Amino acid sequence: MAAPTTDGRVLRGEETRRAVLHRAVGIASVEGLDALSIGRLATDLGLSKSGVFAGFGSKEELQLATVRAARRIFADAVVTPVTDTPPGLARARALCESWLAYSRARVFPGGCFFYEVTAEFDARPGAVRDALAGCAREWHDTVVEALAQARTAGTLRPGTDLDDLAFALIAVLEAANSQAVLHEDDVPYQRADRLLRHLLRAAATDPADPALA
Amino acid sequence: MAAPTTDGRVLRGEETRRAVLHRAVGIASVEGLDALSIGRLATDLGLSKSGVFAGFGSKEELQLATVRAARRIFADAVVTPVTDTPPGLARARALCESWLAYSRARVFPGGCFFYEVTAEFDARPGAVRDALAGCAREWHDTVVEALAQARTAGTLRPGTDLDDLAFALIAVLEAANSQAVLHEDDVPYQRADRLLRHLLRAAATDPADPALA
DNA sequence: GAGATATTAGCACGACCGTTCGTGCAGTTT
DNA sequence: AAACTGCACGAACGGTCGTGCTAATATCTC
Repeated sequence: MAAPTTDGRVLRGEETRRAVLHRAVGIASVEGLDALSIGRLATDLGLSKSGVFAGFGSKEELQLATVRAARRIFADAVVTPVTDTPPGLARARALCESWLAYSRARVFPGGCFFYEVTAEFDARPGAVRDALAGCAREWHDTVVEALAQARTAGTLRPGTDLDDLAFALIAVLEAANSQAVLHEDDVPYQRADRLLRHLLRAAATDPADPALA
Repeated sequence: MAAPTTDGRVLRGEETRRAVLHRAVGIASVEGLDALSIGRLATDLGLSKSGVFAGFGSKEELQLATVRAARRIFADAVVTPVTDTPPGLARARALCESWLAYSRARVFPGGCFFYEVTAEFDARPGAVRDALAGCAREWHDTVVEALAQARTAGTLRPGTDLDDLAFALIAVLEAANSQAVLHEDDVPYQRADRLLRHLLRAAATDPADPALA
């Protein structure tokens, strides 16, 4: 089952798909998934339009593949690095800081890929919207789980509403990304950093917890 | 100077422009300013493509006019209604509630026009981005001013960082809009309402202020 | 080697894009 | 009544879009 293919032909195909998607996530993070055009990708990468098209089968499938590729990049850049951090308040904080670093470093050239693309598709029913809604829920759950671990560890007050807190944290992160990109300004990130600590401290068992320094 | 034109020809022209922009803000709030096409607007409104084009001169000018039209609608729907409320904490709260009502009522069919369109253009330098940055700043300043009045009135603690607080409030509002539209769910609005009160209470001189009931 | 198979190229299609042009028509001015 | 102004129209322009075909080109199996 699912033998790791060694067929050179399909390996070559996967390689071009990878190259196409790399370019695609970059374009989409700046101009949106609608601005992805098969012809443009082909020209940029020195491929034929039909070649790119054949690799995905349809425009919508290209968009969905782009979302999946972005999801992987996001997970690697934001979530994976904090698995080192011990569960608890420290990890919750680290997760948020990791997100800020991801936005700040322009892992995607247009800032957060999902901010750009979700705003584009949130009011348009369809497979793309559904995929993005799944990603949003997944990220929300990741934050909630980190907070739940902190509560279990006793570093977060028992009465805390985790969903509300996660909502607030994510709201601050996205606002920082949005304003920083729009105004080409670093201040929003600093504001977000302060507010993050403020929000977590307000819910912490020990307001002087070193994880909130 | 600036005599209110009575020329029937230009009045007719302004009327069609108005009709076009009404449709345009609706489309843009759902699909973005790039999805505005002159041909589509013409077909939808039973006009000729060249007629619509002539009314604006270029695609970009149409986009800019659409942003201006949306700005007016936003001001009328969100800012104007709260001028009744006496300045102070109550007005700051009312301003936020007014925004939530504006998003909830789908004054623009796709949720907040500026959320959709700012995400689309925030990483694309140009006249449209500049116009949107101006709107964002204007809205931010409106919130800060409401908070400043509250501080002057003594209902907000003197040490409060108004910019940080405004940032947090706006972050919560936008997150509510985003999630509510994406998941077709009312809960984000309720969450935002709770968090708004929480944030304002934390900065209030009197945490039991009736304006935060 | 030959033959099967998967990826890429070349080309053509219909549709729509923003834009330009010449024209007609309604309203204003003289 | 004649001359002028401003809006909207229809037709056409060169481009780009997504998407089908059919061939050519690698790579695998035998």
